[in-house]
Amino acid sequence: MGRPPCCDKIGVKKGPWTPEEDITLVSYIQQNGPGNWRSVPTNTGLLRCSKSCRLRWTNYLRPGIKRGNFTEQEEKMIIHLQALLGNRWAAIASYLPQRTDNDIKNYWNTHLKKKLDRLQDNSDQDNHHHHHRRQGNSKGCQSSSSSETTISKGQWERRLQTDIHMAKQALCEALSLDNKTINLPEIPPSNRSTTAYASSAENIARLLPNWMDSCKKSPQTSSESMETTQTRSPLINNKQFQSPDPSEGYNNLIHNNQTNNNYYSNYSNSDVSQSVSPATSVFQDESKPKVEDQMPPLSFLEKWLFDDVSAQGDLMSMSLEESDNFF
DNA sequence: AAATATGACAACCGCGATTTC
DNA sequence: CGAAATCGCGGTTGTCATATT
Repeated sequence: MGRPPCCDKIGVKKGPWTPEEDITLVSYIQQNGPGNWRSVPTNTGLLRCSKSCRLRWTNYLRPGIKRGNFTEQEEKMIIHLQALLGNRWAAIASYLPQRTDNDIKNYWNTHLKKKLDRLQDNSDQDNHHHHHRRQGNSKGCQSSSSSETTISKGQWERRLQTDIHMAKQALCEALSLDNKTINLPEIPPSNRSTTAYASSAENIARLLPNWMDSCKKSPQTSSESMETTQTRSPLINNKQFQSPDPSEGYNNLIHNNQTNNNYYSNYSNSDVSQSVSPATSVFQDESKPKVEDQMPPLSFLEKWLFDDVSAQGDLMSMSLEESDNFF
C-alpha cells in the first residue's frame, strides 16, 4: 500500500499563505498552542493540510524567529556546524535558536555554499564543477567539502555530542533555565521591498486594526517598518535586510491581544510586555513532548546543563580549528 | 527597453520515524 | 499488535525581485 496522499486532496489549498490564513492560524495557536497539527485544519476551517500549517508556523509565523541579516558569527557557526554535521539542518538550527532550519538551509544553499566553493577554487583548482543552477546541488557536491568523506572517524562522536547538546537544550528550554543563551529576538530593520510573500505583515496590519492600534503604543511600530520597506536603500546589500518580519507583528499581536485564558498566558507569569522570551521559550518547545508541569529535581540537572556552556565552547573552538581549512 | 539570467526564500514533496487508533 | 495517520526532516521547486545582457 502506498502512502496515503497527504496534500493532494481536493479542496486543499497550496501555495503562498494569505494574510487572512495567517491570522486564522495564529489566532488559533494563540488560543490552543502549537502542536496537534492534525486538528488544525478542521478546527480553523483552513483549507490547508496540517503539514502546511505546521510548516507555516514553524518557519514563518512563530515568534522569536530572527530573519535575514545573518551575522558573521552566525555565518561562521553555520559553516563550522555544517562541516561537523553535514546537512543536518535541524541539528544545526539547534545551535542557533532564533533561526529556523529552513532559513539556515536556504542561507547555506544560496550564500555559503557558493562562498565556500569560491574559496576552495581559489586555493586549489579542482576540475569539476560549473554547476548549473539547481543541478549539482543534490548529492553531487554535497556540502562542498569533505565532510562526509574525511570526517568519518570521529564524526559519530561529534554527532553524538550534538545530539546530547540538543537534548540538553530541549531540557534547558523546558526548564526555562536558558535565559542567558537565548537572546531576545531582536527586531531587525525591515528594509526589503514588498514581495508577494513578505508583504503579508503589512496586509495583516491592515486587516487587524487592533493590532495596529496596539502597535502604535510600542516604540517599534509597524508603520515604521512599513515606511522603511517602501524606501529601500540601494546602499543596503542585496538581502542583508530582509522582509518585514511577521513575527514582529505577531509578537505584538500575541502580546497585546492577550486574554486571560489563552494558551500563552498560562505560561507567562512574568510581565509579557517587557520581553518576548516567555512566548519564545514556549514556542521553541512547541513540538517537543509536553514539558513536565511539575519541576523535576533540579540540582543535578542544573549542573549538567551548565556544564554544557563549557562544552559548547569546546565545540566551537574545535570547529574553528577545523574550519580553518576553509579560509 | 525588453529579454534573459540569477538571487532569494517560502513552500512543497517524499520518506523514515513516531504516534494514534 | 498492526495498520493508518501524523510528524519532522532534508531535498527540491515555484515564484517574485533584481541584475545583466
